[in-house]
Amino acid sequence: METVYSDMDTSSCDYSFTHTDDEDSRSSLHSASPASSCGKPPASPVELQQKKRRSGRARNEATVHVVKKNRRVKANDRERNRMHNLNDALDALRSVLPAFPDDTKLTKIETLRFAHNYIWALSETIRIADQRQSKPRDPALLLPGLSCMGDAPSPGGNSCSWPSGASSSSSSPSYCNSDPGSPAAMDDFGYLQTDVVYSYHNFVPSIY
DNA sequence: TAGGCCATCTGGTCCT
DNA sequence: AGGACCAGATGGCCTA
Repeated sequence: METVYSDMDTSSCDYSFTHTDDEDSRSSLHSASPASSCGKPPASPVELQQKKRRSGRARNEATVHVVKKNRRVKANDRERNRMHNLNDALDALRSVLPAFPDDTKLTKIETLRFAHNYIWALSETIRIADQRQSKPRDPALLLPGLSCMGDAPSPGGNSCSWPSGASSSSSSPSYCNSDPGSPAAMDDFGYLQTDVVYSYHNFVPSIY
């Protein structure tokens, strides 16, 4: 969507620009060049002088207006590029997140929440692995409720739930609210094959 | 048709 | 002064 500034053309004699205080402060009668002759000749030298002043002022205001417009256009361009960069970064983030089987593109907010939970889950995996290495065969190290691949329902009845308070060094994601109506109802799709099996159930529900 | 998502424009504010 | 960042407004597109 491109906004067209129809009043950018300053070749016309008619400078019908909106006037602002800012423009007023920048206006100068002295720096203005003589107006071009696009009307009837003035009747007297005084009128000619006044006309010159008015025309010069109008031209100056027009110049200021054009400068402002150019600045705005440049700012719009920068803002557009900035948002494009932001979207590129989001695409890059999507590319490293587990993809949906049907190639559904996550929305921006979904991508951010998904990434947040995904990072949390990965860090939990590392943490558990580390603890297992230091304390092998300790069943207490299994995160309750994190194994939710269908045959391991959580105590709460939800097909999946984040282990709140599972660790003192980690906190469950803020967006962890299992919703049976969410895309979590899709088929299981495991990812991280560790003792704790992660699936879409682990991440996707908390997006919403 | 309503609602969600998105791109873009815009003006304000902060920073260099 | 100019650029970056931000939030609000607006309009288009898509889907249920």
